[in-house]
Amino acid sequence: MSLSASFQPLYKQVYDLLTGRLVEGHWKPSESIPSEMALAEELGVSQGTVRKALNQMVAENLLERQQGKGTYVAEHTQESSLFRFFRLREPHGESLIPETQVLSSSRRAATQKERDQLGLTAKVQVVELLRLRFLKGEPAIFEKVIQPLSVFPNIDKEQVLPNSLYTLYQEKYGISIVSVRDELRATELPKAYAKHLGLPAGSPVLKVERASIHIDGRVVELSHAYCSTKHFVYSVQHK
Amino acid sequence: MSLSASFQPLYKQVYDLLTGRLVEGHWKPSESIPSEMALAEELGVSQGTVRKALNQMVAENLLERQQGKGTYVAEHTQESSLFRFFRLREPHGESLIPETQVLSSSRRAATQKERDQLGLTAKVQVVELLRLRFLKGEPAIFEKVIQPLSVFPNIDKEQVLPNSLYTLYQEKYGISIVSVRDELRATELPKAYAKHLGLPAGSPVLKVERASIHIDGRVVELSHAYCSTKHFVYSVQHK
DNA sequence: CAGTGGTCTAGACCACCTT
DNA sequence: AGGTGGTCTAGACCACTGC
Repeated sequence: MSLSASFQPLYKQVYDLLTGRLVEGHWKPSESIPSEMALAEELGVSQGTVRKALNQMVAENLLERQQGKGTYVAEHTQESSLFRFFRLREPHGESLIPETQVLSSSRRAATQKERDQLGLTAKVQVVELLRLRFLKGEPAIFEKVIQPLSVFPNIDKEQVLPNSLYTLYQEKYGISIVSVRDELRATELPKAYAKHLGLPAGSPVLKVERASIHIDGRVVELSHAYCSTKHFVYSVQHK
Repeated sequence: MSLSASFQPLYKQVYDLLTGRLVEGHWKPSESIPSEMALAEELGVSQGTVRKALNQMVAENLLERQQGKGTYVAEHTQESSLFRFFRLREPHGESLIPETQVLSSSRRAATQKERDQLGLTAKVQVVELLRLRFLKGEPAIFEKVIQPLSVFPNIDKEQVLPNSLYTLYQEKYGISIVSVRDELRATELPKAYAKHLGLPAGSPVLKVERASIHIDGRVVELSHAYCSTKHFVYSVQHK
């Protein structure tokens, strides 16, 4: 196979090709992919070039490598997924695992704003999922999740939803969330959500609007979360 | 024989050594460091090993490399520094550059909590700097900055403070902020700060508590910021 | 033009895992 | 023992910079 007739460095072409295979579901999560030597031979490049592409994909959480074993497609286990994207902690504390209670789930047409954010032009149906999440037994987050049915067919027919939706997305719908974009505001707790969080209406709460991004770059899920920061904080480290 | 727990790959040893030189100020910001070949010869390792160490340092924003020119110590210009750590934007918008007005500056003893966060045991003096920051002409952030005088001697005697303090830290005090840890809460705007932000006391505001971390890993500065999220949002992308 | 970093290759040896 | 990824080396060629 010849890769040499282009502007991009070889390792980048290899990266694109392998990432493309991931996007197409050529390899499934937790499966091992071919060894460096095998890929190098197939693509007609050196082992070092394949390695550079693979290591970049590891850095982007697309792959995991284990010495002596092989290279695996990164899997969203409940723990890894929650640990990676769930930012609410105790002040100066370790990561917390939330418990989740589903409040309701319904279909409706996407709003114009949602269609814009999801990059959808057609009039499309979405599922609106309401959940309440608990930290250390206390209700801490009231969450509205928007899932386009074009991406997640019949997701509202799921019998049980896992604590981490991303696990479900990956296992049942072939959607791997590789990054999320959060926008945070302080706002007054809407009256309708007050009793769920056990706070007075109008209390200051942290509103987190999230866009979740699939490996192919599409925004495939939106969520709006109202977080009580009475006992917990949204924690980030910028490097 | 089994390798001891202290075994480190060569490139990691090179990384540690070069990072140590940066910490000690052996090379100053914006200066070029020796070429790959020169370092390889000096340290008795191959060029590839030096390159791996250098590239890791580039990934951590410690160095910048330019083909054909050389490798330079990363510099906190006002633009790069603000762009990197300043998170308030317009919704779905690009990065904004804040303007800054100093309100007051005073010395006092550090509180117990501040000593804990700064990793200082002795009774130490700090400067408490109050600033008001504007976005697009509107007051948006009321900020309290805590600077230990042991790290920044006589910083309260500075005639003018730049828009980005990190530039000053690096140029005058040899302190390079490589990462920051933020904890975010929603809270009611304290009465004392209300008039500065032009909002009613008790309005929900985003409180950002930040610890700024020097290249050697020490927390060298604290700040507490009250942000109006009426027109702006705190924006993060997690990968 | 010489010097720099960027890419690519080929091969060696090591550490780890499975069989 | 054989295969995997991890480290390290040496050398080639390319692209860019500055003189």
